[in-house]
Amino acid sequence: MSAVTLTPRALYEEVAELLRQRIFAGELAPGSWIDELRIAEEYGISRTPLREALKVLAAEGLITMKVRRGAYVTEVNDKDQQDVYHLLALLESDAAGVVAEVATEAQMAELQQLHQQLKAAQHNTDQFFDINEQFHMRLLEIANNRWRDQMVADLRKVMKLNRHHSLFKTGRIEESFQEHQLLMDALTERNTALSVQRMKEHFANGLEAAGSAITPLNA
Amino acid sequence: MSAVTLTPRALYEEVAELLRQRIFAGELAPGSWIDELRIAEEYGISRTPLREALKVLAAEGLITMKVRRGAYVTEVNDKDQQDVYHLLALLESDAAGVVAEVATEAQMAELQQLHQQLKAAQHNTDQFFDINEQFHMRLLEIANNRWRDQMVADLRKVMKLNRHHSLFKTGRIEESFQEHQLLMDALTERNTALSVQRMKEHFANGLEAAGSAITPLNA
DNA sequence: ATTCATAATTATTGATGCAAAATATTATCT
DNA sequence: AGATAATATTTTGCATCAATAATTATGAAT
Repeated sequence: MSAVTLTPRALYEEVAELLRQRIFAGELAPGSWIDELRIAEEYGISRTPLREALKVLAAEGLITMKVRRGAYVTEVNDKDQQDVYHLLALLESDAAGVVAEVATEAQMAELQQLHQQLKAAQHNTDQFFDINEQFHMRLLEIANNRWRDQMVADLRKVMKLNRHHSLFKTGRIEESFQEHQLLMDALTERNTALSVQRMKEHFANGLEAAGSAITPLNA
Repeated sequence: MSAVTLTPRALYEEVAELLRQRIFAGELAPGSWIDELRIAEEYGISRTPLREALKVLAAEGLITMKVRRGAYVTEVNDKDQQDVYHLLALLESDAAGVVAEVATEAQMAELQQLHQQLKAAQHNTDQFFDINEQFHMRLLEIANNRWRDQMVADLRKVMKLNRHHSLFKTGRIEESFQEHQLLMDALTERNTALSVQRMKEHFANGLEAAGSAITPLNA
Protein backbone atom coordinates (compact mmCIF):
# COMPACT_ATOMS: atom_id res chain seq x y z
CA MET A 1 0.00 0.00 0.00
CA SER A 2 1.24 3.43 -0.89
CA ALA A 3 -0.84 4.99 1.85
CA VAL A 4 2.13 6.04 3.92
CA THR A 5 0.81 7.84 6.96
CA LEU A 6 3.62 10.36 7.22
CA THR A 7 1.52 12.24 9.78
CA PRO A 8 1.38 15.61 8.10
CA ARG A 9 -0.62 16.85 11.03
CA ALA A 10 -2.03 15.35 14.19
CA LEU A 11 -5.14 13.21 14.07
CA TYR A 12 -7.18 15.68 16.09
CA GLU A 13 -6.43 18.30 13.44
CA GLU A 14 -7.63 16.01 10.69
CA VAL A 15 -10.78 15.21 12.62
CA ALA A 16 -11.40 18.90 13.30
CA GLU A 17 -11.22 19.59 9.58
CA LEU A 18 -13.60 16.73 8.77
CA LEU A 19 -16.07 18.02 11.33
CA ARG A 20 -15.80 21.53 9.90
CA GLN A 21 -16.71 20.16 6.49
CA ARG A 22 -19.75 18.37 7.86
CA ILE A 23 -20.87 21.40 9.83
CA PHE A 24 -20.52 23.71 6.82
CA ALA A 25 -22.35 21.20 4.66
CA GLY A 26 -25.24 21.37 7.09
CA GLU A 27 -24.92 17.66 7.76
CA LEU A 28 -24.41 18.57 11.38
CA ALA A 29 -27.15 21.16 11.74
CA PRO A 30 -26.90 24.19 14.05
CA GLY A 31 -28.26 23.39 17.48
CA SER A 32 -27.87 19.66 17.03
CA TRP A 33 -26.02 17.53 19.54
CA ILE A 34 -22.79 15.87 18.52
CA ASP A 35 -22.71 12.18 19.38
CA GLU A 36 -19.12 11.42 20.34
CA LEU A 37 -19.57 7.65 20.28
CA ARG A 38 -21.19 7.70 16.88
CA ILE A 39 -18.64 9.99 15.25
CA ALA A 40 -15.68 8.15 16.74
CA GLU A 41 -17.06 4.83 15.54
CA GLU A 42 -17.79 6.30 12.14
CA TYR A 43 -14.21 7.52 11.72
CA GLY A 44 -12.76 4.42 13.30
CA ILE A 45 -10.95 6.39 15.97
CA SER A 46 -11.17 6.66 19.73
CA ARG A 47 -12.91 9.43 21.61
CA THR A 48 -9.68 11.03 22.81
CA PRO A 49 -8.58 12.77 19.59
CA LEU A 50 -12.22 13.51 18.80
CA ARG A 51 -12.68 15.31 22.10
CA GLU A 52 -9.54 17.34 21.44
CA ALA A 53 -10.88 18.27 18.02
CA LEU A 54 -14.11 19.41 19.66
CA LYS A 55 -12.13 21.70 21.96
CA VAL A 56 -10.50 23.30 18.92
CA LEU A 57 -13.84 23.80 17.18
CA ALA A 58 -15.29 25.24 20.36
CA ALA A 59 -12.49 27.82 20.45
CA GLU A 60 -13.31 28.73 16.86
CA GLY A 61 -16.91 29.24 17.85
CA LEU A 62 -18.26 26.53 15.59
CA ILE A 63 -19.51 24.39 18.44
CA THR A 64 -20.54 25.14 22.00
CA MET A 65 -19.63 22.96 24.95
CA LYS A 66 -22.22 22.53 27.65
CA VAL A 67 -21.11 21.22 31.02
CA ARG A 68 -21.85 17.54 31.37
CA ARG A 69 -24.09 17.77 28.32
CA GLY A 70 -21.57 17.50 25.52
CA ALA A 71 -21.01 19.47 22.32
CA TYR A 72 -23.62 21.26 20.24
CA VAL A 73 -23.25 22.91 16.85
CA THR A 74 -23.39 26.65 17.46
CA GLU A 75 -26.61 28.35 16.48
CA VAL A 76 -26.09 31.76 14.93
CA ASN A 77 -29.17 33.90 14.91
CA ASP A 78 -29.59 36.98 12.74
CA LYS A 79 -27.99 39.25 15.31
CA ASP A 80 -24.93 37.02 15.58
CA GLN A 81 -24.69 37.00 11.82
CA GLN A 82 -24.78 40.78 11.72
CA ASP A 83 -22.29 41.11 14.57
CA VAL A 84 -19.81 38.81 12.89
CA TYR A 85 -20.22 40.52 9.56
CA HIS A 86 -19.70 43.88 11.25
CA LEU A 87 -16.37 42.67 12.67
CA LEU A 88 -15.27 41.20 9.36
CA ALA A 89 -15.95 44.53 7.68
CA LEU A 90 -14.07 46.36 10.41
CA LEU A 91 -11.00 44.12 10.27
CA GLU A 92 -10.78 43.91 6.50
CA SER A 93 -11.30 47.62 5.92
CA ASP A 94 -8.59 48.35 8.46
CA ALA A 95 -6.38 45.94 6.56
CA ALA A 96 -7.10 47.85 3.37
CA GLY A 97 -5.88 51.01 5.08
CA VAL A 98 -2.70 49.31 6.20
CA VAL A 99 -2.07 48.00 2.71
CA ALA A 100 -2.49 51.49 1.23
CA GLU A 101 0.33 52.58 3.51
CA VAL A 102 2.81 49.75 3.66
CA ALA A 103 2.45 47.70 0.47
CA THR A 104 5.48 47.60 -1.78
CA GLU A 105 5.06 48.48 -5.44
CA ALA A 106 5.41 44.81 -6.30
CA GLN A 107 2.65 43.85 -3.89
CA MET A 108 0.43 46.60 -5.21
CA ALA A 109 1.03 45.31 -8.74
CA GLU A 110 0.06 41.84 -7.55
CA LEU A 111 -3.28 43.11 -6.28
CA GLN A 112 -3.75 45.03 -9.50
CA GLN A 113 -3.17 41.83 -11.44
CA LEU A 114 -5.73 39.93 -9.37
CA HIS A 115 -8.12 42.79 -9.97
CA GLN A 116 -7.62 42.45 -13.72
CA GLN A 117 -8.34 38.75 -13.46
CA LEU A 118 -11.50 39.66 -11.61
CA LYS A 119 -12.47 41.93 -14.46
CA ALA A 120 -11.96 39.13 -16.96
CA ALA A 121 -14.04 36.72 -14.88
CA GLN A 122 -17.13 38.88 -14.62
CA HIS A 123 -19.20 36.42 -16.60
CA ASN A 124 -18.02 33.30 -14.82
CA THR A 125 -19.68 33.36 -11.41
CA ASP A 126 -17.65 30.59 -9.79
CA GLN A 127 -14.37 31.94 -11.08
CA PHE A 128 -15.33 35.46 -10.00
CA PHE A 129 -15.95 34.33 -6.43
CA ASP A 130 -12.74 32.34 -6.44
CA ILE A 131 -10.58 35.25 -7.57
CA ASN A 132 -12.45 37.59 -5.26
CA GLU A 133 -11.54 35.28 -2.39
CA GLN A 134 -7.92 35.29 -3.52
CA PHE A 135 -7.89 39.09 -3.62
CA HIS A 136 -9.16 39.42 -0.07
CA MET A 137 -6.73 36.77 1.15
CA ARG A 138 -3.78 38.45 -0.54
CA LEU A 139 -4.80 41.82 0.86
CA LEU A 140 -4.78 40.38 4.37
CA GLU A 141 -1.41 38.76 3.81
CA ILE A 142 0.08 42.06 2.70
CA ALA A 143 -1.41 43.81 5.73
CA ASN A 144 0.83 41.34 7.58
CA ASN A 145 -0.83 40.79 10.93
CA ARG A 146 -1.09 37.11 11.80
CA TRP A 147 -3.45 37.79 14.70
CA ARG A 148 -5.91 39.54 12.43
CA ASP A 149 -5.59 36.74 9.89
CA GLN A 150 -6.54 34.24 12.57
CA MET A 151 -9.54 36.28 13.67
CA VAL A 152 -10.78 36.81 10.13
CA ALA A 153 -10.42 33.10 9.42
CA ASP A 154 -12.46 32.24 12.51
CA LEU A 155 -15.14 34.81 11.73
CA ARG A 156 -15.48 33.55 8.17
CA LYS A 157 -16.02 30.05 9.53
CA VAL A 158 -18.81 31.30 11.74
CA MET A 159 -20.36 33.12 8.78
CA LYS A 160 -20.45 29.84 6.90
CA LEU A 161 -22.59 28.33 9.66
CA ASN A 162 -25.60 30.25 8.46
CA ARG A 163 -27.54 28.77 5.59
CA HIS A 164 -27.91 32.03 3.68
CA HIS A 165 -24.41 33.41 4.08
CA SER A 166 -24.81 35.51 0.99
CA LEU A 167 -21.82 37.75 1.44
CA PHE A 168 -21.34 38.32 -2.22
CA LYS A 169 -24.28 36.59 -3.74
CA THR A 170 -25.20 36.35 -7.37
CA GLY A 171 -26.69 39.33 -9.15
CA ARG A 172 -24.23 41.58 -7.43
CA ILE A 173 -21.26 40.67 -9.60
CA GLU A 174 -21.50 43.87 -11.58
CA GLU A 175 -21.77 46.08 -8.50
CA SER A 176 -19.20 44.05 -6.62
CA PHE A 177 -16.67 44.56 -9.35
CA GLN A 178 -17.35 48.29 -9.49
CA GLU A 179 -16.73 48.51 -5.74
CA HIS A 180 -13.51 46.58 -6.20
CA GLN A 181 -12.52 49.05 -8.89
CA LEU A 182 -13.08 51.98 -6.53
CA LEU A 183 -11.11 50.20 -3.80
CA MET A 184 -8.26 49.46 -6.17
CA ASP A 185 -8.16 53.11 -7.21
CA ALA A 186 -7.91 54.26 -3.61
CA LEU A 187 -5.16 51.73 -2.91
CA THR A 188 -3.18 52.78 -5.98
CA GLU A 189 -3.45 56.40 -4.86
CA ARG A 190 -2.09 55.28 -1.47
CA ASN A 191 -5.08 57.02 0.05
CA THR A 192 -5.44 55.34 3.44
CA ALA A 193 -8.73 56.82 4.66
CA LEU A 194 -10.36 56.37 1.27
CA SER A 195 -9.22 52.76 1.03
CA VAL A 196 -10.78 52.05 4.41
CA GLN A 197 -13.96 53.80 3.37
CA ARG A 198 -14.23 51.96 0.06
CA MET A 199 -13.76 48.58 1.72
CA LYS A 200 -16.42 49.45 4.29
CA GLU A 201 -18.81 50.37 1.51
CA HIS A 202 -18.01 47.15 -0.29
CA PHE A 203 -18.99 45.18 2.79
CA ALA A 204 -22.02 47.35 3.56
CA ASN A 205 -23.33 46.83 0.03
CA GLY A 206 -22.70 43.12 0.25
CA LEU A 207 -24.86 42.84 3.32
CA GLU A 208 -27.57 45.10 1.95
CA ALA A 209 -27.91 42.70 -0.93
CA ALA A 210 -28.41 39.88 1.55
CA GLY A 211 -31.60 41.60 2.60
CA SER A 212 -31.01 42.19 6.30
CA ALA A 213 -30.43 45.54 7.92
CA ILE A 214 -27.37 46.23 10.04
CA THR A 215 -26.00 48.92 12.26
CA PRO A 216 -23.87 50.94 9.88
CA LEU A 217 -20.14 51.03 10.42
CA ASN A 218 -18.83 54.17 12.01
CA ALA A 219 -17.58 56.40 9.27
CA MET B 1 -13.86 19.10 54.49
CA SER B 2 -16.14 21.67 52.96
CA ALA B 3 -14.46 21.29 49.58
CA VAL B 4 -17.58 20.04 47.84
CA THR B 5 -16.67 19.48 44.23
CA LEU B 6 -19.99 20.38 42.70
CA THR B 7 -18.25 20.55 39.33
CA PRO B 8 -18.85 24.21 38.53
CA ARG B 9 -16.85 23.69 35.37
CA ALA B 10 -14.92 20.83 33.84
CA LEU B 11 -11.45 19.93 35.06
CA TYR B 12 -9.83 20.91 31.79
CA GLU B 13 -11.25 24.41 32.22
CA GLU B 14 -9.82 24.65 35.71
CA VAL B 15 -6.44 23.47 34.50
CA ALA B 16 -6.53 25.92 31.60
CA GLU B 17 -7.10 28.75 34.06
CA LEU B 18 -4.28 27.59 36.33
CA LEU B 19 -1.91 27.40 33.38
CA ARG B 20 -2.94 30.90 32.27
CA GLN B 21 -2.03 32.19 35.71
CA ARG B 22 1.40 30.55 35.58
CA ILE B 23 2.05 31.81 32.07
CA PHE B 24 1.06 35.38 32.96
CA ALA B 25 3.17 35.19 36.10
CA GLY B 26 6.16 34.33 33.91
CA GLU B 27 6.59 31.07 35.75
CA LEU B 28 6.16 29.37 32.40
CA ALA B 29 8.38 31.58 30.30
CA PRO B 30 7.70 32.37 26.63
CA GLY B 31 9.43 29.87 24.37
CA SER B 32 9.73 27.27 27.10
CA TRP B 33 8.50 23.75 26.65
CA ILE B 34 5.57 22.53 28.72
CA ASP B 35 6.29 19.22 30.39
CA GLU B 36 2.97 17.37 30.40
CA LEU B 37 4.16 14.65 32.77
CA ARG B 38 5.48 17.13 35.27
CA ILE B 39 2.41 19.39 35.24
CA ALA B 40 -0.02 16.48 35.45
CA GLU B 41 1.90 15.02 38.38
CA GLU B 42 2.09 18.41 40.04
CA TYR B 43 -1.68 18.90 39.86
CA GLY B 44 -2.37 15.28 40.67
CA ILE B 45 -4.39 14.75 37.52
CA SER B 46 -4.02 12.61 34.43
CA ARG B 47 -2.71 13.88 31.14
CA THR B 48 -6.03 13.68 29.30
CA PRO B 49 -7.69 16.80 30.78
CA LEU B 50 -4.32 18.55 30.70
CA ARG B 51 -3.99 17.96 26.99
CA GLU B 52 -7.52 19.25 26.44
CA ALA B 53 -6.60 22.37 28.39
CA LEU B 54 -3.54 22.84 26.19
CA LYS B 55 -5.75 22.74 23.10
CA VAL B 56 -7.86 25.54 24.55
CA LEU B 57 -4.81 27.64 25.36
CA ALA B 58 -3.44 27.00 21.89
CA ALA B 59 -6.67 28.34 20.41
CA GLU B 60 -6.29 31.45 22.54
CA GLY B 61 -2.79 31.91 21.20
CA LEU B 62 -1.10 31.54 24.57
CA ILE B 63 0.73 28.38 23.62
CA THR B 64 1.83 26.88 20.34
CA MET B 65 1.54 23.20 19.50
CA LYS B 66 4.32 21.64 17.49
CA VAL B 67 3.66 18.31 15.82
CA ARG B 68 5.15 15.48 17.82
CA ARG B 69 7.08 18.00 19.87
CA GLY B 70 4.50 19.10 22.38
CA ALA B 71 3.38 22.48 23.63
CA TYR B 72 5.46 25.64 23.92
CA VAL B 73 4.57 28.95 25.51
CA THR B 74 4.03 31.41 22.67
CA GLU B 75 6.77 33.94 22.13
CA VAL B 76 5.49 37.36 21.22
CA ASN B 77 8.07 39.62 19.67
CA ASP B 78 7.77 43.39 19.41
CA LYS B 79 5.92 43.21 16.11
CA ASP B 80 3.38 40.77 17.52
CA GLN B 81 2.90 43.06 20.46
CA GLN B 82 2.26 46.01 18.17
CA ASP B 83 -0.05 44.00 15.92
CA VAL B 84 -2.16 42.83 18.83
CA TYR B 85 -2.31 46.32 20.31
CA HIS B 86 -3.35 47.68 16.94
CA LEU B 87 -6.28 45.26 16.83
CA LEU B 88 -7.31 46.00 20.39
CA ALA B 89 -7.39 49.69 19.56
CA LEU B 90 -9.39 49.00 16.43
CA LEU B 91 -11.97 46.81 18.15
CA GLU B 92 -12.42 48.97 21.21
CA SER B 93 -12.67 52.23 19.31
CA ASP B 94 -15.29 50.69 17.07
CA ALA B 95 -17.10 49.61 20.22
CA ALA B 96 -17.00 53.21 21.45
CA GLY B 97 -18.68 54.29 18.22
CA VAL B 98 -21.39 51.68 18.63
CA VAL B 99 -21.99 52.75 22.22
CA ALA B 100 -22.36 56.38 21.15
CA GLU B 101 -25.17 55.24 18.89
CA VAL B 102 -27.03 52.52 20.73
CA ALA B 103 -26.50 53.04 24.46
CA THR B 104 -29.62 53.79 26.49
CA GLU B 105 -29.61 56.84 28.75
CA ALA B 106 -29.30 54.52 31.74
CA GLN B 107 -26.24 52.83 30.27
CA MET B 108 -24.69 56.16 29.42
CA ALA B 109 -25.26 57.28 33.00
CA GLU B 110 -23.56 54.10 34.18
CA LEU B 111 -20.46 54.91 32.16
CA GLN B 112 -20.59 58.47 33.44
CA GLN B 113 -20.67 57.15 36.98
CA LEU B 114 -17.64 54.91 36.38
CA HIS B 115 -15.91 57.91 34.88
CA GLN B 116 -16.59 59.92 38.06
CA GLN B 117 -15.14 57.09 40.13
CA LEU B 118 -12.11 57.23 37.90
CA LYS B 119 -11.80 60.90 38.61
CA ALA B 120 -11.91 60.25 42.32
CA ALA B 121 -9.25 57.55 42.08
CA GLN B 122 -6.65 59.62 40.30
CA HIS B 123 -4.28 59.38 43.21
CA ASN B 124 -4.69 55.69 43.87
CA THR B 125 -2.85 53.91 41.06
CA ASP B 126 -4.19 50.42 41.70
CA GLN B 127 -7.75 51.60 42.07
CA PHE B 128 -7.42 53.78 38.98
CA PHE B 129 -6.35 50.81 36.86
CA ASP B 130 -9.11 48.69 38.34
CA ILE B 131 -11.87 51.17 37.55
CA ASN B 132 -10.34 51.86 34.17
CA GLU B 133 -10.59 48.16 33.45
CA GLN B 134 -14.22 48.16 34.56
CA PHE B 135 -14.98 51.09 32.28
CA HIS B 136 -13.55 49.37 29.22
CA MET B 137 -15.36 46.13 30.10
CA ARG B 138 -18.69 47.90 30.59
CA LEU B 139 -18.23 49.75 27.32
CA LEU B 140 -17.73 46.48 25.49
CA GLU B 141 -20.76 44.95 27.18
CA ILE B 142 -22.94 47.85 26.08
CA ALA B 143 -21.61 47.57 22.53
CA ASN B 144 -23.23 44.13 22.79
CA ASN B 145 -21.24 41.93 20.41
CA ARG B 146 -20.21 38.67 22.02
CA TRP B 147 -17.85 37.82 19.16
CA ARG B 148 -15.94 41.03 19.68
CA ASP B 149 -15.88 40.43 23.43
CA GLN B 150 -14.31 37.05 22.83
CA MET B 151 -11.68 38.47 20.51
CA VAL B 152 -10.81 41.33 22.84
CA ALA B 153 -10.48 38.89 25.73
CA ASP B 154 -8.11 36.70 23.74
CA LEU B 155 -6.04 39.64 22.54
CA ARG B 156 -5.71 40.98 26.08
CA LYS B 157 -4.41 37.58 27.19
CA VAL B 158 -1.76 37.67 24.49
CA MET B 159 -0.79 41.19 25.55
CA LYS B 160 -0.22 39.91 29.05
CA LEU B 161 2.37 37.47 27.70
CA ASN B 162 4.86 40.26 27.24
CA ARG B 163 6.83 41.35 30.25
CA HIS B 164 6.43 45.06 29.65
CA HIS B 165 2.77 45.18 28.71
CA SER B 166 2.57 48.81 29.73
CA LEU B 167 -0.80 49.62 28.22
CA PHE B 168 -1.61 52.29 30.71
CA LYS B 169 1.51 52.50 32.79
CA THR B 170 2.23 54.76 35.69
CA GLY B 171 2.99 58.41 35.11
CA ARG B 172 0.26 58.52 32.53
CA ILE B 173 -2.62 58.62 34.98
CA GLU B 174 -3.12 62.33 34.50
CA GLU B 175 -3.09 62.12 30.71
CA SER B 176 -5.08 58.91 30.70
CA PHE B 177 -7.84 60.52 32.69
CA GLN B 178 -7.90 63.56 30.41
CA GLU B 179 -8.30 61.26 27.42
CA HIS B 180 -11.11 59.46 29.21
CA GLN B 181 -12.74 62.81 29.82
CA LEU B 182 -12.61 63.65 26.12
CA LEU B 183 -14.01 60.24 25.25
CA MET B 184 -16.81 60.62 27.77
CA ASP B 185 -17.69 64.00 26.30
CA ALA B 186 -17.91 62.55 22.80
CA LEU B 187 -20.07 59.69 24.03
CA THR B 188 -22.41 62.02 25.89
CA GLU B 189 -22.79 64.10 22.75
CA ARG B 190 -23.67 60.89 20.92
CA ASN B 191 -20.98 61.83 18.43
CA THR B 192 -20.07 58.52 16.83
CA ALA B 193 -17.08 59.50 14.73
CA LEU B 194 -15.60 61.59 17.51
CA SER B 195 -16.03 58.80 20.06
CA VAL B 196 -14.15 56.44 17.76
CA GLN B 197 -11.44 59.03 17.23
CA ARG B 198 -11.04 59.75 20.95
CA MET B 199 -10.72 56.08 21.80
CA LYS B 200 -8.13 55.63 19.07
CA GLU B 201 -6.15 58.53 20.47
CA HIS B 202 -6.43 57.08 23.94
CA PHE B 203 -4.87 53.85 22.71
CA ALA B 204 -2.29 55.58 20.55
CA ASN B 205 -1.13 57.66 23.50
CA GLY B 206 -1.01 54.62 25.72
CA LEU B 207 1.35 52.88 23.37
CA GLU B 208 3.48 55.95 22.79
CA ALA B 209 4.10 56.03 26.50
CA ALA B 210 5.26 52.43 26.30
CA GLY B 211 8.13 53.63 24.19
CA SER B 212 7.66 51.65 21.00
CA ALA B 213 6.54 53.02 17.66
CA ILE B 214 3.53 51.65 15.87
CA THR B 215 1.80 52.00 12.56
CA PRO B 216 -0.84 54.63 13.29
CA LEU B 217 -4.49 53.65 13.07
CA ASN B 218 -6.24 54.81 9.96
CA ALA B 219 -8.00 58.02 10.80
C1' DA C 1 39.35 12.76 14.98
C1' DT C 2 35.11 13.40 12.76
C1' DT C 3 31.01 11.85 10.69
C1' DC C 4 27.36 8.76 9.86
C1' DA C 5 24.43 5.12 11.31
C1' DT C 6 22.09 2.48 14.59
C1' DA C 7 20.08 1.64 18.94
C1' DA C 8 18.03 3.10 23.13
C1' DT C 9 15.58 6.24 25.79
C1' DT C 10 12.16 9.70 26.21
C1' DA C 11 7.96 11.97 25.17
C1' DT C 12 3.83 12.60 22.44
C1' DT C 13 -0.20 10.63 20.54
C1' DG C 14 -4.07 7.43 20.34
C1' DA C 15 -7.03 3.55 22.57
C1' DT C 16 -9.55 1.40 26.15
C1' DG C 17 -11.82 1.13 30.44
C1' DC C 18 -14.23 2.80 34.48
C1' DA C 19 -16.83 5.92 37.43
C1' DA C 20 -19.95 9.66 38.09
C1' DA C 21 -23.78 12.38 36.55
C1' DA C 22 -27.78 13.46 34.02
C1' DT C 23 -31.79 12.17 31.66
C1' DA C 24 -35.41 9.13 30.55
C1' DT C 25 -38.49 5.50 31.80
C1' DT C 26 -41.27 2.91 34.72
C1' DA C 27 -43.71 1.86 38.73
C1' DT C 28 -46.16 3.08 42.73
C1' DC C 29 -48.89 5.96 45.55
C1' DT C 30 -52.27 9.45 46.18
C1' DA D 1 -55.39 9.35 36.05
C1' DG D 2 -51.71 12.26 37.26
C1' DA D 3 -47.66 13.13 39.78
C1' DT D 4 -43.62 11.86 42.15
C1' DA D 5 -39.94 8.89 43.20
C1' DA D 6 -36.83 5.26 42.11
C1' DT D 7 -34.34 2.73 38.86
C1' DA D 8 -32.08 1.98 34.63
C1' DT D 9 -29.76 3.57 30.62
C1' DT D 10 -27.10 6.76 28.25
C1' DT D 11 -23.25 9.80 28.05
C1' DT D 12 -19.71 12.66 29.67
C1' DG D 13 -15.34 13.00 31.88
C1' DC D 14 -10.98 11.25 33.83
C1' DA D 15 -7.38 7.79 34.27
C1' DT D 16 -4.49 4.11 32.82
C1' DC D 17 -2.24 1.69 29.14
C1' DA D 18 0.01 0.78 24.67
C1' DA D 19 2.35 2.24 20.52
C1' DT D 20 4.66 5.44 17.50
C1' DA D 21 7.89 8.91 16.48
C1' DA D 22 11.86 11.73 17.55
C1' DT D 23 16.05 12.86 19.70
C1' DT D 24 20.20 11.76 21.73
C1' DA D 25 24.02 8.98 22.67
C1' DT D 26 27.21 5.54 21.52
C1' DG D 27 29.94 2.93 18.46
C1' DA D 28 32.17 1.94 14.18
C1' DA D 29 34.27 3.19 9.95
C1' DT D 30 36.72 6.25 7.01
